[in-house]
Amino acid sequence: MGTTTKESAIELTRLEEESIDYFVSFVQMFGLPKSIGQIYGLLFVSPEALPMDSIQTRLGISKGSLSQGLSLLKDLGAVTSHSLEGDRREHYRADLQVSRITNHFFENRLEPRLQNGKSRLSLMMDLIDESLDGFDDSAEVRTRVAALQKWHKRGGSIIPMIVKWLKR
Amino acid sequence: MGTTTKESAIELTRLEEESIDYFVSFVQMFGLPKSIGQIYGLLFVSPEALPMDSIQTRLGISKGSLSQGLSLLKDLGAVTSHSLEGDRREHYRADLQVSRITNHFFENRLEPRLQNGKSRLSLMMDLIDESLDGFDDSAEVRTRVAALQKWHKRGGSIIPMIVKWLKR
DNA sequence: GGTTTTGTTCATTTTTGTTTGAACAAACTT
DNA sequence: AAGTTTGTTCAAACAAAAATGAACAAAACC
Repeated sequence: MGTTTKESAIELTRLEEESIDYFVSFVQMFGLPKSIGQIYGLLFVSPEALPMDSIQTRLGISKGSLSQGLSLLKDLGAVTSHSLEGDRREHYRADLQVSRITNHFFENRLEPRLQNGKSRLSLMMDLIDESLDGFDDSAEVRTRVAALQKWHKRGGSIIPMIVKWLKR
Repeated sequence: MGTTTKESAIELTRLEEESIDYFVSFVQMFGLPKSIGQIYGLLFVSPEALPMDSIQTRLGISKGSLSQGLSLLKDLGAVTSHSLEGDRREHYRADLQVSRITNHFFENRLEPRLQNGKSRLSLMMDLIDESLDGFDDSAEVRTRVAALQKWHKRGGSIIPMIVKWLKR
């Protein structure tokens, strides 16, 4: 049940600590801020939905971080909010679908850059072809870029598969 | 062939610029510093191996960054160094295997954390089981952690597949 | 309508990560 | 062996990202 300490912070249970650590490490793999992991980690092992102020005192993070973090997690679909009878505050609950977080990584971080990269590679090919500056080894470079193009295409095609695999 | 400008920096060809941009964006997907992408991008479209000082003037980055960057790229196996006849300087060439960079991400960033996560999840299970604090909904939490454990295992098993797919 | 509670926004601060360059070391040159 | 070239290391400067908290808005309560 967690023991009370100091005036402002409430001690976390051992389980909560582990969960938080787990998810902090998890979200950091995907370049998300620590606070996201803390919030999700706490909610993940809370059977009841929690209101913001309670999350704040448990984690000891600022209202600002919390608000932003929850809003991102809601956008991802990793957290849902619920209004409880006779309580003005919104209550937040973790959605089990952890893959929402990984999807965010694939879809927002990887996909757009791969897309952008694709057109850039075409351009590179064009540049090689139109530069007839008697380049002896322009062929070598051409081969390289062609190989990259192939690899790039392959990488692009594997991502949807990974995403599908991780969901469900 | 690139036109000369100012005294210290040599203008990059259009192709070099594109390649550099491409790889900067690429390495940033995996949380590597920009300089790594610049170096690799330049080498990728250089038919001949380049010495450090030449890379430095082309990119306009510091000797320190360069040395460190090249050393990381060499560790990854993404760049090889060669000594040329009658030249004291080492010359660096990009290895075509771009996947070395992604492997680094999977093997150094993801794998260890997944490993660490695995034991943390077992611990969480233990903590749930040994806490007999008459918790009505401890079952619910147990279910959640079990689901996570399953998902985690799945994620762990897919990584070697991805790595294999990306190599060659 | 005024007051309180709840939640968001955003300029500032803090933290984290990257780059720089000067000091150093090692290897080659004469 | 003294001087020169080449490359590394690491403390300090700088830049980028995240967290803070005070000011603000919106809704609920009386």
